Amino acid sequence: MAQSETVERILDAAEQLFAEKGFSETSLRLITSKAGVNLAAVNYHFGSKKALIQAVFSRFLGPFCISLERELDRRQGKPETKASLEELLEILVEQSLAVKPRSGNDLSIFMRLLGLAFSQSQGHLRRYLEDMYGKVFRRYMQLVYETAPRVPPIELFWRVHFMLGAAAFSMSGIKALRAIAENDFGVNTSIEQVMRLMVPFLAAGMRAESGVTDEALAKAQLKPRSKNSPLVPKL
Amino acid sequence: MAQSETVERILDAAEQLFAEKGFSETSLRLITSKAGVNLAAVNYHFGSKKALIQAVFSRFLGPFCISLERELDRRQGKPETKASLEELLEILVEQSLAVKPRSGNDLSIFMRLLGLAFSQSQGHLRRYLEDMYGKVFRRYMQLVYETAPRVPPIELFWRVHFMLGAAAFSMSGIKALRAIAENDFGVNTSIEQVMRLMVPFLAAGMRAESGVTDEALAKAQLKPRSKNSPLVPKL
DNA sequence: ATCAGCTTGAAACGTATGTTTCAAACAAGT
DNA sequence: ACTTGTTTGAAACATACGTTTCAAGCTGAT
Repeated sequence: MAQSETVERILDAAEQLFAEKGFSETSLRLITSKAGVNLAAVNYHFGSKKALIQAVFSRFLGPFCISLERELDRRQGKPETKASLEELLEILVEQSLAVKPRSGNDLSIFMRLLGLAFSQSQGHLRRYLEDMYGKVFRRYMQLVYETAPRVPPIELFWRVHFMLGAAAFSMSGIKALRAIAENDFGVNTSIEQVMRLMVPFLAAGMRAESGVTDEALAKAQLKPRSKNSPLVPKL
Repeated sequence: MAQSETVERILDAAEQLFAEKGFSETSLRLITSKAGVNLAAVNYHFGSKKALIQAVFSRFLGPFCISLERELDRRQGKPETKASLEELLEILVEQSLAVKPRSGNDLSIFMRLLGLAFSQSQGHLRRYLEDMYGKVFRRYMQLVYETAPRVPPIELFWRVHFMLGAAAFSMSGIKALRAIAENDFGVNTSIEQVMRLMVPFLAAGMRAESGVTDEALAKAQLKPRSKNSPLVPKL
């Protein structure tokens, strides 16, 4: 089918270019010329540039969240042993690696995109990701919270975002960082290895002795709320 | 002097708008109209938009690095006790807080800018920061490395970037994150408190038991190099 | 073979951007 | 008071962008 051929080519080119240069720095003309399709094809097939950005994310995040949710179901079926933080993080690594080995586009491209999704101020993207994948995200986060019951809730809140940052940042610069590491240490660190190196770092940070010194902070508890918390801050 | 008046107004407006929207999403017209100056003033005083971006950073980073370097000199003068990782991180917090209480522009604005500097792909900015402040940065990093001698060098390399990411990410979204935290927990977390919460998290992560399982990685040692390592990856 | 419905191609549109121009306004030294 | 050098103001310039248009091409069912 020639139809999806064009769509795929656009998605492939867009994914790669977005990862390289960011969203607003990548023009539709650059995408279409790299994809070898007509400029109008983007607006024809996707409607707008914003919709194209969202489509790029959905192509990866859709399958990823489905298999993540399935894995969470599987684990929650046997609740005799609660998952440790390390296990929870490992799940993410496994699912990321499992999802798709699409030709040419390795995992690092998508990891960098995920990093960009957090750091570039594309309001529509954040809203879209929140709507589509917020539920799974919060379910996962709840499990993470339960692995560190001794840390005050508000400190856990901040630590979760420290984790997010460490992951998003490393992943978004992963290509260049790997090159530096190879140059400096003479060994190649695969994406998978980097993700696995991250696990003990993050787990130790989450479990660190509380640094809360302020009385008000120490007493703060999670308040019941009417609305869901956003997946990520609206900048 | 009317001259520096205009320059300051442009810098103030630019700093604030860049932090809100990012660099390429902020037009010179928006900056000049917010600053209440003529559009041409930017190109007249700074030469180009790129130069303006760099100037915004230098206004903060210049004083910051000077006082950081002075502090490092002071500590290295009495080498009887090596600084712990926590102490090293505290130095950064102190110096950040010490630098400037410029009216209206609180620390969070600049922290967000620093985060953006890493995540937005402004090649010129990275090169500029590397040239101007790379030396102090590497001196500081050397001290960090020395606080965790038991962790394999390549793992330390990655962990430093996990740290960077946690800091850059949290700081870049700090405003919105603080709002969420206030909404969810009913307590206000000041920037200073967030930075102090970060210290035990990062220190614990850095000191975590090594997660290196791969033989080649474990054996990897820092190679002597002819050229300096870049401050941060060139994306 | 014909026709309807998608899909493509080339061109244009409207808008926004960074930058330049140049005359007017201003400040300061003589 | 006049001149010189610096700073501002309003306008224009050139370019790049996302989007729209519409005729041509294609595909598959009748």
